[in-house]
Amino acid sequence: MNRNKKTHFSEDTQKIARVFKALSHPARIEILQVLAERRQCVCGEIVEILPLAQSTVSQHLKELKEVGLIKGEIDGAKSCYCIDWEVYQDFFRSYSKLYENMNQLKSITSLDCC
Amino acid sequence: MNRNKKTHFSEDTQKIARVFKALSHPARIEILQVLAERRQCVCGEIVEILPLAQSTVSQHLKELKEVGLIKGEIDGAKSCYCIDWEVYQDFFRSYSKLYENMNQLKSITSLDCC
DNA sequence: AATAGTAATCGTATATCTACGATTAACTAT
DNA sequence: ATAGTTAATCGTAGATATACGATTACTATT
Repeated sequence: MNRNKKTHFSEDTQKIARVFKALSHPARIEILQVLAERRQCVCGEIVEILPLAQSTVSQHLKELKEVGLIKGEIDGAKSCYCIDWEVYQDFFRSYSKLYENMNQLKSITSLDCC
Repeated sequence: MNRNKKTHFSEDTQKIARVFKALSHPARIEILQVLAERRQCVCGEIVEILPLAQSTVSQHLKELKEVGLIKGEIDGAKSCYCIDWEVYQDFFRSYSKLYENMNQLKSITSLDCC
């Protein structure tokens, strides 16, 4: 079972769902917050802050990188990460739009429910 | 392994992550959109629209209900669902706030990265 | 009362996620 | 050259997620 059915939905919906998934773990939200505060961070700094092992943090960073929310650059032996604001802003805008569209539909119908 | 570490993060962060998780599947995003368009829906209507079995849709509805984004009412043999706009609005606002705070930090630092 | 319809729940298979330690590869410092 | 640092990747255990069919509990209809 579990033949994946995600592809049956629109590409837009899939895309936004993938970003939500990247944001669906507290560690990854925290990583983004740390990166916003410090503008950039080497992997080891994040490991120090989070209550997780180095390999686990690396994995979370990879997931954020895969959806494009952060970008990483090798800097000697270290690996420096920062938020890709263009991507993050794009996502936030398209989600806001989705939300506003839904919210508008609400307003033109009556208030009582079910 | 996998002794859950989610509790090591702030309650606010955990809460927002839980909602993101509820939104992290295209089927659940689509359910919300359908509910916004039609204001309310009986389970069977959603099953007709989505490319998923009845039991699977029920499961997705349960997840949305558990984080409070939708509420359901038994209406005879049927089960009627609608968005809980107060909850959804609350979530959207707290996420917007989180995003804006992050975005502000960005602006006061220099633009180049890594 | 018997039958049909509705939706939640159970059981289950498979896939994915989360966590870690160990290993590896590459750079840095001695 | 050698030893130490750094971070990605591998392997893996256990937890969750996703999907479905079957069952169950109710309501509605005949």
